[in-house]
Amino acid sequence: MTEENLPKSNFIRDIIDEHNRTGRFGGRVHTRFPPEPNGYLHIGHAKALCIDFGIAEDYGGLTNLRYDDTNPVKEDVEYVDAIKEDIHWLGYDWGDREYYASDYFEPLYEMAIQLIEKGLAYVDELTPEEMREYRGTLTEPGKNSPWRDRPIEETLDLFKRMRAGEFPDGSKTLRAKIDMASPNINMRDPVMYRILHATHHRTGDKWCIYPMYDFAHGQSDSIEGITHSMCSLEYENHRPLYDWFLDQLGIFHPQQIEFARLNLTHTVMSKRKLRRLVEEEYVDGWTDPRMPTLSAMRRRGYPAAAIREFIDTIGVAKSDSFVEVELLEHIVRDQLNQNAKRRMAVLDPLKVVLTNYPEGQFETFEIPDFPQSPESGGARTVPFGRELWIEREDFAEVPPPKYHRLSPGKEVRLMNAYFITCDEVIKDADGRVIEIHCTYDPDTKGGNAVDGRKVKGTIHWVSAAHAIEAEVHIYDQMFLDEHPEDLPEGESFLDHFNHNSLEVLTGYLEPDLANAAIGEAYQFVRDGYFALDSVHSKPGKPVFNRTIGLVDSWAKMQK
RNA sequence: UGGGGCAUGGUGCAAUGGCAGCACACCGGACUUUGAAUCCGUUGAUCUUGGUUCGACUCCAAGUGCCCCGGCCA
Repeated sequence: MTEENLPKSNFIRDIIDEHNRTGRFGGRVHTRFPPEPNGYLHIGHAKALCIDFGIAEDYGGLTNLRYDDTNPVKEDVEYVDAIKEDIHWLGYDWGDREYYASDYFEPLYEMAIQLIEKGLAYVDELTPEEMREYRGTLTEPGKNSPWRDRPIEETLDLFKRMRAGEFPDGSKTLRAKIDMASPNINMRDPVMYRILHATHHRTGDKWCIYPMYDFAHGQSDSIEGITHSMCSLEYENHRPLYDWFLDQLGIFHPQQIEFARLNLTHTVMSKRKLRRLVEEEYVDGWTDPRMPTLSAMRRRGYPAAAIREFIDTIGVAKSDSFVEVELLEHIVRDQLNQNAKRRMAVLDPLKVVLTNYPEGQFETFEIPDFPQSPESGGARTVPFGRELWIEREDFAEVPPPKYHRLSPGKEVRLMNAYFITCDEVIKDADGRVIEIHCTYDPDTKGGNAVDGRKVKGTIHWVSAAHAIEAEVHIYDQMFLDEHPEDLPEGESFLDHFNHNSLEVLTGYLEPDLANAAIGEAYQFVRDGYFALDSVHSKPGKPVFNRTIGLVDSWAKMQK
């Protein structure tokens, strides 16, 4: 194993190494990935995913997929399959260990009974408002509910009748009897069960009481024999409760470990905000290529390996942090540069006529998919003729300093074809350049001059007679602000949505692109990386998404 | 009666009492049939103040700043 393949050191691995040293789990490492099926997975979940699956893999352990489905009013099957697809796309697999917290409703209920019998839980009848008042504040202790000391038998009876559906929603709860004066508010007699007459996506109408997260998660971990239960920082305050239930029940006790969740600049990561962007139609659904969801990134053309590499690169720690989206983009470009076949496409066309090229004559060039390493094999045939499209910005009537492209009297190379010299500029009545007339040099076929002369500029082109048209989507950040959630009082992140984040163009593409396949990456030379849109493309009517533009140092130079 | 966390270049992460390092970003330069890629180089950090120690990013103390917690959400 080389230096760079060594897993990065981090505090989670330190903890696991320590456990292995002391033998706490007998050297076993078993994790779980616990999504709630109430939305699509985003890049933040990818971090959790890579930590849960990645660490287990490194230590020769296993990872379970476990849906955290304890709240039927928020969750839906719709999301279950999307989540699985995204995990598989990232390259992780849970084998046959696909579980649901709802699988454990029966054992969880039995555990609740045990705690009641030990005098550690009681049925409360406070209203939600009363419960809030009784809870106290951050700086003042709470006070005991009047139902706190009701007889065990009575609680037992009531709890069974809660399950039997005798009481309306919200009328009663089962609470753990811990300490209403605890400085940790999570320990002030937390609710274990609430009454919810709602249909659950898996258990249907079998239950009308549902366990809270705190009562379900640790025990689910325990039941599955999870050794290390990783979660985000906000659960740190819940760990004493996680531990308390396990200890009182006397069952296998996993270790909860908290780490900082991922924040990315120029986007939002909360499901609530993403949902608003979808529901208020700022974007084209959860998979809109501007979204930070995994399905959006897949649709946009981000390689799964780039996301894993990204997560690996940012590391994991306990300090709140914001990763610059530029790092993600760098890694995406880096991988695409290695894997994307090169093609030519003109997105803002300007007509070029080669006046000394015979009318009606055509020829073809064999151009490698990877000009930098033609030995890798692939190539395609590209037609060439008298009339061509070039990029409008590759011509300047009055060239700025250091401009290496086409301008009157100047010679440039048409990539892999010929040198051409601009002789004449044709304009319309408004003075807009509509066509330029050039002559080509037959002694430069393939792009090299027999006399050895050099040109500074190389531009790409497409034969006008053979070009295929395609809709091309160019994206920008959804938010121009680095931190769109960091706003002055009274402003909504929606006010800062970048309405220019999608630009729709008609591109003229070299004909081989008619064979483009969904999931395949292409570089449109000198512009960026592109992928066929899986939602809007139709046979014969391709739609391309620009995954990411090439680094543009010319644009930077001009600033 | 408050509790729990966190603090290393612009950003993210390492260094676990012994030369503060890596990546991105930035800024220069070379090369180029992609103004891409590649290559070379520059700038730049241990929150503050004390203490322990031959030696402190690391240990101790006191401060400061930021994050989380008062759902019958997860």
